[in-house]
Amino acid sequence: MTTATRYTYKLIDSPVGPLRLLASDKGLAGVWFERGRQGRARPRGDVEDARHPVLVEAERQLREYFAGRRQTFDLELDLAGTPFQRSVWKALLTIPFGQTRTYGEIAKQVGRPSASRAVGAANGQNPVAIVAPCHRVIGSTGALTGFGGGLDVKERLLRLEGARL
Amino acid sequence: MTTATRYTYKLIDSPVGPLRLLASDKGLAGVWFERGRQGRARPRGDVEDARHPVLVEAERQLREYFAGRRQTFDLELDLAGTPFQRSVWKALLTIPFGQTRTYGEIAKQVGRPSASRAVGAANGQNPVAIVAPCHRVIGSTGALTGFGGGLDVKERLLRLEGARL
DNA sequence: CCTTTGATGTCCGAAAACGGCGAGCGTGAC
DNA sequence: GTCACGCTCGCCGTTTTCGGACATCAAAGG
Repeated sequence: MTTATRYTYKLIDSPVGPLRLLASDKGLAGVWFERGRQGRARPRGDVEDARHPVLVEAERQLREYFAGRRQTFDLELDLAGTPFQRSVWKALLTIPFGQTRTYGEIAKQVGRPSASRAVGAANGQNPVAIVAPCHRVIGSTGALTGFGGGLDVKERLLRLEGARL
Repeated sequence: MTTATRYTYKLIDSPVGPLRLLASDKGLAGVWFERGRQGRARPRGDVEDARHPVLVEAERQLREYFAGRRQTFDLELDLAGTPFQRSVWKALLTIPFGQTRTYGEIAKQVGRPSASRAVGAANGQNPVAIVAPCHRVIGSTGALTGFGGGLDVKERLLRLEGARL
Protein backbone atom coordinates (compact mmCIF):
# COMPACT_ATOMS: atom_id res chain seq x y z
CA MET A 1 0.00 0.00 0.00
CA THR A 2 1.38 3.38 -0.91
CA THR A 3 0.39 6.93 -0.27
CA ALA A 4 0.69 9.56 -2.95
CA THR A 5 3.15 12.31 -2.21
CA ARG A 6 1.57 15.73 -2.05
CA TYR A 7 2.56 18.12 -4.79
CA THR A 8 1.85 21.80 -4.96
CA TYR A 9 2.19 23.88 -8.05
CA LYS A 10 2.44 27.46 -9.19
CA LEU A 11 2.10 29.07 -12.59
CA ILE A 12 4.43 31.88 -13.60
CA ASP A 13 5.10 33.90 -16.72
CA SER A 14 8.40 33.96 -18.52
CA PRO A 15 9.90 35.34 -21.72
CA VAL A 16 9.40 31.91 -23.26
CA GLY A 17 5.80 31.53 -22.17
CA PRO A 18 3.99 30.39 -19.04
CA LEU A 19 5.76 27.90 -16.82
CA ARG A 20 4.39 25.48 -14.27
CA LEU A 21 6.48 24.90 -11.20
CA LEU A 22 5.91 21.86 -9.04
CA ALA A 23 7.19 21.13 -5.55
CA SER A 24 7.11 18.20 -3.18
CA ASP A 25 8.09 18.32 0.45
CA LYS A 26 11.59 17.34 -0.64
CA GLY A 27 12.20 20.11 -3.13
CA LEU A 28 11.52 21.31 -6.62
CA ALA A 29 9.97 18.46 -8.58
CA GLY A 30 8.94 20.01 -11.87
CA VAL A 31 9.36 22.92 -14.26
CA TRP A 32 7.70 22.76 -17.61
CA PHE A 33 6.14 24.74 -20.39
CA GLU A 34 2.40 25.07 -20.26
CA ARG A 35 1.82 25.83 -23.90
CA GLY A 36 1.11 23.08 -26.37
CA ARG A 37 1.14 19.43 -25.50
CA GLN A 38 1.75 18.44 -21.94
CA GLY A 39 4.52 16.01 -21.21
CA ARG A 40 3.40 12.49 -20.53
CA ALA A 41 2.82 11.25 -17.05
CA ARG A 42 4.15 14.24 -15.24
CA PRO A 43 3.05 14.27 -11.64
CA ARG A 44 -0.08 16.34 -11.29
CA GLY A 45 -0.01 19.03 -8.72
CA ASP A 46 -3.25 18.71 -6.91
CA VAL A 47 -2.96 21.87 -4.93
CA GLU A 48 -1.98 25.36 -5.97
CA ASP A 49 0.08 27.21 -3.46
CA ALA A 50 1.73 30.31 -4.82
CA ARG A 51 3.48 30.92 -1.51
CA HIS A 52 5.18 27.55 -1.13
CA PRO A 53 8.77 28.40 -0.11
CA VAL A 54 10.34 26.11 -2.69
CA LEU A 55 8.19 27.53 -5.47
CA VAL A 56 8.79 31.10 -4.43
CA GLU A 57 12.53 30.59 -4.38
CA ALA A 58 12.49 28.75 -7.69
CA GLU A 59 10.53 31.56 -9.28
CA ARG A 60 12.98 34.12 -7.92
CA GLN A 61 15.98 32.31 -9.38
CA LEU A 62 14.25 31.74 -12.70
CA ARG A 63 13.43 35.44 -13.00
CA GLU A 64 17.06 36.29 -12.32
CA TYR A 65 18.07 33.78 -14.98
CA PHE A 66 15.79 35.28 -17.59
CA ALA A 67 16.99 38.76 -16.63
CA GLY A 68 20.57 37.66 -17.32
CA ARG A 69 21.57 37.98 -13.69
CA ARG A 70 21.98 34.30 -12.85
CA GLN A 71 23.96 31.50 -14.44
CA THR A 72 23.47 28.61 -12.03
CA PHE A 73 20.59 27.46 -9.90
CA ASP A 74 20.79 26.64 -6.26
CA LEU A 75 17.71 24.62 -5.40
CA GLU A 76 16.84 21.38 -3.72
CA LEU A 77 15.57 19.01 -6.40
CA ASP A 78 13.27 16.03 -6.03
CA LEU A 79 13.52 14.16 -9.30
CA ALA A 80 11.52 10.99 -9.80
CA GLY A 81 12.87 8.63 -12.43
CA THR A 82 14.76 5.47 -13.23
CA PRO A 83 18.43 5.17 -12.26
CA PHE A 84 19.46 5.80 -15.84
CA GLN A 85 17.26 8.86 -16.14
CA ARG A 86 18.51 10.29 -12.88
CA SER A 87 22.12 9.81 -13.97
CA VAL A 88 21.39 11.67 -17.18
CA TRP A 89 19.63 14.53 -15.43
CA LYS A 90 22.51 14.75 -12.98
CA ALA A 91 24.89 14.99 -15.92
CA LEU A 92 22.85 17.85 -17.33
CA LEU A 93 23.53 19.83 -14.19
CA THR A 94 27.25 19.72 -14.95
CA ILE A 95 26.97 21.52 -18.29
CA PRO A 96 28.11 25.09 -17.71
CA PHE A 97 25.98 28.08 -18.62
CA GLY A 98 26.36 29.06 -22.25
CA GLN A 99 27.98 25.79 -23.29
CA THR A 100 26.55 22.81 -25.14
CA ARG A 101 27.10 19.08 -25.18
CA THR A 102 26.06 16.43 -27.66
CA TYR A 103 23.78 13.53 -26.76
CA GLY A 104 26.72 11.23 -27.33
CA GLU A 105 28.91 13.16 -24.93
CA ILE A 106 26.32 12.86 -22.20
CA ALA A 107 26.04 9.16 -22.96
CA LYS A 108 29.77 8.78 -22.47
CA GLN A 109 29.62 10.83 -19.29
CA VAL A 110 27.09 8.50 -17.69
CA GLY A 111 29.09 5.43 -18.67
CA ARG A 112 26.88 4.20 -21.51
CA PRO A 113 28.86 5.35 -24.53
CA SER A 114 26.48 3.90 -27.08
CA ALA A 115 23.26 4.97 -25.42
CA SER A 116 23.10 8.38 -27.01
CA ARG A 117 19.66 7.74 -28.27
CA ALA A 118 18.43 6.69 -24.86
CA VAL A 119 19.95 9.91 -23.56
CA GLY A 120 17.70 11.74 -25.95
CA ALA A 121 14.70 9.96 -24.53
CA ALA A 122 15.73 10.65 -20.95
CA ASN A 123 16.34 14.25 -21.88
CA GLY A 124 12.81 14.49 -23.15
CA GLN A 125 11.55 13.35 -19.79
CA ASN A 126 13.59 15.82 -17.80
CA PRO A 127 11.16 16.97 -15.12
CA VAL A 128 12.82 20.31 -14.43
CA ALA A 129 13.28 22.22 -17.67
CA ILE A 130 15.77 25.09 -17.64
CA VAL A 131 16.95 24.22 -14.12
CA ALA A 132 18.40 20.97 -15.49
CA PRO A 133 19.55 22.45 -18.78
CA CYS A 134 18.37 19.90 -21.29
CA HIS A 135 18.34 22.74 -23.80
CA ARG A 136 22.13 22.66 -23.77
CA VAL A 137 22.20 19.22 -25.37
CA ILE A 138 22.31 19.19 -29.16
CA GLY A 139 23.04 16.79 -32.00
CA SER A 140 26.56 15.84 -32.95
CA THR A 141 26.14 17.83 -36.18
CA GLY A 142 25.26 20.97 -34.30
CA ALA A 143 21.57 20.75 -35.10
CA LEU A 144 19.26 21.46 -32.18
CA THR A 145 17.29 18.28 -33.00
CA GLY A 146 14.53 18.53 -30.40
CA PHE A 147 13.02 20.14 -27.34
CA GLY A 148 9.88 19.55 -25.35
CA GLY A 149 8.94 23.20 -25.25
CA GLY A 150 9.52 23.67 -28.97
CA LEU A 151 12.71 24.14 -30.92
CA ASP A 152 12.26 27.88 -31.06
CA VAL A 153 12.32 28.03 -27.27
CA LYS A 154 15.47 25.93 -27.19
CA GLU A 155 17.12 28.37 -29.53
CA ARG A 156 16.00 31.39 -27.53
CA LEU A 157 17.35 29.90 -24.33
CA LEU A 158 20.71 29.22 -25.92
CA ARG A 159 20.87 32.72 -27.35
CA LEU A 160 19.99 34.13 -23.95
CA GLU A 161 23.00 32.28 -22.62
CA GLY A 162 25.18 33.56 -25.45
CA ALA A 163 25.96 30.06 -26.68
CA ARG A 164 27.52 29.66 -30.10
CA LEU A 165 25.17 28.03 -32.56
CA MET B 1 6.51 9.66 -6.23
CA THR B 2 5.07 7.60 -3.42
CA THR B 3 5.83 6.86 0.17
CA ALA B 4 5.56 3.34 1.53
CA THR B 5 3.07 2.78 4.29
CA ARG B 6 4.57 1.30 7.43
CA TYR B 7 3.64 -2.29 8.16
CA THR B 8 4.32 -4.30 11.28
CA TYR B 9 4.02 -8.03 11.50
CA LYS B 10 3.77 -10.85 13.97
CA LEU B 11 4.16 -14.59 13.63
CA ILE B 12 1.83 -16.93 15.50
CA ASP B 13 1.20 -20.65 15.64
CA SER B 14 -2.09 -22.27 14.75
CA PRO B 15 -3.54 -25.74 14.26
CA VAL B 16 -3.00 -25.31 10.53
CA GLY B 17 0.57 -24.14 10.79
CA PRO B 18 2.35 -20.85 11.44
CA LEU B 19 0.54 -17.67 10.43
CA ARG B 20 1.89 -14.27 9.67
CA LEU B 21 -0.23 -11.31 10.71
CA LEU B 22 0.32 -7.90 9.21
CA ALA B 23 -1.00 -4.55 10.34
CA SER B 24 -0.92 -1.01 9.04
CA ASP B 25 -1.96 2.04 10.97
CA LYS B 26 -5.45 1.58 9.54
CA GLY B 27 -6.04 -1.97 10.66
CA LEU B 28 -5.32 -5.59 9.92
CA ALA B 29 -3.73 -5.80 6.49
CA GLY B 30 -2.66 -9.42 6.15
CA VAL B 31 -3.08 -12.97 7.41
CA TRP B 32 -1.35 -15.75 5.57
CA PHE B 33 0.24 -19.12 5.85
CA GLU B 34 3.98 -19.17 6.26
CA ARG B 35 4.58 -22.69 5.08
CA GLY B 36 5.36 -23.40 1.46
CA ARG B 37 5.33 -20.80 -1.22
CA GLN B 38 4.70 -17.25 -0.26
CA GLY B 39 1.91 -15.40 -1.96
CA ARG B 40 3.04 -13.06 -4.66
CA ALA B 41 3.53 -9.40 -4.04
CA ARG B 42 2.22 -9.36 -0.52
CA PRO B 43 3.26 -6.27 1.34
CA ARG B 44 6.37 -6.92 3.35
CA GLY B 45 6.22 -6.09 6.98
CA ASP B 46 9.42 -4.31 7.64
CA VAL B 47 9.12 -4.26 11.38
CA GLU B 48 8.15 -6.95 13.83
CA ASP B 49 6.04 -5.76 16.70
CA ALA B 50 4.41 -8.54 18.66
CA ARG B 51 2.60 -6.04 20.85
CA HIS B 52 0.94 -4.01 18.15
CA PRO B 53 -2.66 -3.60 19.36
CA VAL B 54 -4.20 -4.64 16.06
CA LEU B 55 -2.02 -7.75 15.89
CA VAL B 56 -2.64 -8.69 19.49
CA GLU B 57 -6.38 -8.42 19.04
CA ALA B 58 -6.30 -10.35 15.76
CA GLU B 59 -4.34 -13.13 17.39
CA ARG B 60 -6.81 -13.30 20.25
CA GLN B 61 -9.78 -13.65 17.94
CA LEU B 62 -8.01 -16.20 15.76
CA ARG B 63 -7.19 -18.34 18.78
CA GLU B 64 -10.82 -18.22 19.83
CA TYR B 65 -11.80 -19.23 16.30
CA PHE B 66 -9.49 -22.22 16.26
CA ALA B 67 -10.73 -23.18 19.72
CA GLY B 68 -14.28 -23.24 18.40
CA ARG B 69 -15.34 -20.32 20.53
CA ARG B 70 -15.75 -17.70 17.80
CA GLN B 71 -17.70 -17.65 14.56
CA THR B 72 -17.24 -14.08 13.32
CA PHE B 73 -14.38 -11.64 13.45
CA ASP B 74 -14.63 -8.07 14.60
CA LEU B 75 -11.54 -6.29 13.34
CA GLU B 76 -10.68 -3.17 11.43
CA LEU B 77 -9.36 -4.24 8.03
CA ASP B 78 -7.05 -2.38 5.68
CA LEU B 79 -7.24 -4.23 2.40
CA ALA B 80 -5.23 -3.02 -0.57
CA GLY B 81 -6.53 -4.06 -3.96
CA THR B 82 -8.39 -3.12 -7.09
CA PRO B 83 -12.07 -2.18 -6.89
CA PHE B 84 -13.02 -5.58 -8.21
CA GLN B 85 -10.86 -7.39 -5.71
CA ARG B 86 -12.17 -5.34 -2.83
CA SER B 87 -15.73 -6.07 -3.85
CA VAL B 88 -14.97 -9.77 -3.90
CA TRP B 89 -13.27 -9.71 -0.51
CA LYS B 90 -16.18 -7.76 0.89
CA ALA B 91 -18.52 -10.42 -0.42
CA LEU B 92 -16.47 -13.08 1.34
CA LEU B 93 -17.23 -11.40 4.65
CA THR B 94 -20.93 -12.04 4.13
CA ILE B 95 -20.61 -15.83 3.96
CA PRO B 96 -21.78 -17.16 7.32
CA PHE B 97 -19.66 -19.48 9.44
CA GLY B 98 -19.98 -23.06 8.39
CA GLN B 99 -21.57 -22.31 5.04
CA THR B 100 -20.09 -22.36 1.55
CA ARG B 101 -20.62 -20.48 -1.69
CA THR B 102 -19.51 -21.23 -5.22
CA TYR B 103 -17.24 -18.95 -7.22
CA GLY B 104 -20.16 -18.28 -9.53
CA GLU B 105 -22.40 -17.22 -6.67
CA ILE B 106 -19.83 -14.72 -5.50
CA ALA B 107 -19.52 -13.47 -9.05
CA LYS B 108 -23.24 -12.86 -9.18
CA GLN B 109 -23.16 -11.20 -5.80
CA VAL B 110 -20.64 -8.60 -6.93
CA GLY B 111 -22.60 -7.88 -10.10
CA ARG B 112 -20.32 -9.67 -12.59
CA PRO B 113 -22.24 -12.87 -13.21
CA SER B 114 -19.82 -14.20 -15.76
CA ALA B 115 -16.64 -13.35 -13.92
CA SER B 116 -16.52 -16.47 -11.81
CA ARG B 117 -13.02 -17.20 -12.93
CA ALA B 118 -11.90 -13.71 -12.07
CA VAL B 119 -13.44 -14.29 -8.66
CA GLY B 120 -11.15 -17.27 -8.30
CA ALA B 121 -8.17 -15.11 -9.06
CA ALA B 122 -9.26 -12.41 -6.64
CA ASN B 123 -9.88 -15.07 -4.04
CA GLY B 124 -6.33 -16.24 -4.46
CA GLN B 125 -5.13 -12.77 -3.67
CA ASN B 126 -7.20 -12.37 -0.55
CA PRO B 127 -4.83 -10.65 1.85
CA VAL B 128 -6.52 -11.79 5.04
CA ALA B 129 -6.95 -15.55 5.02
CA ILE B 130 -9.46 -17.01 7.48
CA VAL B 131 -10.68 -13.55 8.52
CA ALA B 132 -12.07 -13.06 5.03
CA PRO B 133 -13.19 -16.66 4.59
CA CYS B 134 -11.96 -17.49 1.13
CA HIS B 135 -11.91 -21.11 2.27
CA ARG B 136 -15.70 -21.06 2.17
CA VAL B 137 -15.72 -20.66 -1.60
CA ILE B 138 -15.76 -23.91 -3.56
CA GLY B 139 -16.44 -25.12 -7.06
CA SER B 140 -19.96 -25.50 -8.40
CA THR B 141 -19.48 -29.26 -8.37
CA GLY B 142 -18.64 -29.27 -4.70
CA ALA B 143 -14.93 -29.79 -5.28
CA LEU B 144 -12.69 -27.64 -3.15
CA THR B 145 -10.68 -26.67 -6.28
CA GLY B 146 -7.96 -24.57 -4.69
CA PHE B 147 -6.50 -22.76 -1.73
CA GLY B 148 -3.39 -20.72 -1.18
CA GLY B 149 -2.49 -22.48 2.02
CA GLY B 150 -3.00 -25.94 0.52
CA LEU B 151 -6.18 -27.86 -0.12
CA ASP B 152 -5.75 -29.92 3.03
CA VAL B 153 -5.86 -26.75 5.10
CA LYS B 154 -9.00 -25.63 3.29
CA GLU B 155 -10.63 -28.89 4.18
CA ARG B 156 -9.55 -28.73 7.81
CA LEU B 157 -10.94 -25.23 8.16
CA LEU B 158 -14.27 -26.27 6.72
CA ARG B 159 -14.44 -29.30 8.99
CA LEU B 160 -13.60 -27.11 11.95
CA GLU B 161 -16.62 -25.04 11.02
CA GLY B 162 -18.77 -28.15 10.65
CA ALA B 163 -19.52 -27.42 7.02
CA ARG B 164 -21.04 -30.17 4.90
CA LEU B 165 -18.63 -31.39 2.24
C1' DC C 1 -20.67 -38.46 -19.23
C1' DC C 2 -16.92 -36.12 -21.00
C1' DT C 3 -14.71 -32.41 -23.75
C1' DT C 4 -14.81 -27.91 -25.68
C1' DT C 5 -15.58 -23.06 -25.73
C1' DG C 6 -16.11 -18.41 -24.41
C1' DA C 7 -16.37 -14.69 -20.82
C1' DT C 8 -13.63 -12.52 -16.95
C1' DG C 9 -9.98 -9.43 -13.86
C1' DT C 10 -5.28 -9.38 -12.62
C1' DC C 11 -0.50 -10.31 -12.77
C1' DC C 12 3.74 -11.28 -15.17
C1' DG C 13 7.02 -12.09 -18.58
C1' DA C 14 8.33 -11.48 -23.29
C1' DA C 15 8.47 -8.96 -27.28
C1' DA C 16 7.89 -5.11 -30.01
C1' DA C 17 7.56 -0.18 -30.75
C1' DC C 18 9.27 4.24 -29.99
C1' DG C 19 12.03 8.15 -29.59
C1' DG C 20 15.17 15.08 -28.80
C1' DC C 21 21.20 9.78 -31.77
C1' DG C 22 25.09 9.02 -34.55
C1' DA C 23 28.36 6.85 -37.71
C1' DG C 24 28.92 5.22 -42.40
C1' DC C 25 28.15 5.42 -47.17
C1' DG C 26 26.68 6.87 -51.64
C1' DT C 27 25.50 10.75 -54.54
C1' DG C 28 25.89 15.04 -56.79
C1' DA C 29 27.43 19.79 -57.19
C1' DC C 30 31.45 22.54 -57.46
C1' DG D 1 39.11 15.87 -54.88
C1' DT D 2 36.00 17.20 -51.37
C1' DC D 3 32.13 18.74 -48.98
C1' DA D 4 27.40 18.82 -47.86
C1' DC D 5 23.34 16.18 -47.69
C1' DG D 6 20.31 12.54 -47.12
C1' DC D 7 19.42 7.80 -46.36
C1' DT D 8 20.06 3.54 -43.79
C1' DC D 9 21.05 0.91 -40.08
C1' DG D 10 22.63 -0.28 -35.36
C1' DC D 11 22.09 1.31 -30.59
C1' DC D 12 19.54 1.53 -26.06
C1' DG D 13 16.31 2.60 -22.04
C1' DT D 14 11.44 3.02 -21.47
C1' DT D 15 6.74 2.27 -22.52
C1' DT D 16 3.22 -0.22 -24.50
C1' DT D 17 1.18 -4.28 -26.11
C1' DC D 18 0.24 -8.96 -26.10
C1' DG D 19 -0.41 -13.61 -24.62
C1' DG D 20 -0.85 -17.01 -20.88
C1' DA D 21 -2.05 -18.59 -16.66
C1' DC D 22 -5.00 -18.62 -12.95
C1' DA D 23 -8.62 -21.45 -6.88
C1' DT D 24 -14.69 -21.10 -12.75
C1' DC D 25 -18.88 -22.28 -14.94
C1' DA D 26 -22.72 -22.82 -18.03
C1' DA D 27 -23.95 -24.39 -22.41
C1' DA D 28 -23.35 -27.19 -26.48
C1' DG D 29 -21.95 -31.22 -28.91
C1' DG D 30 -20.18 -35.61 -29.24
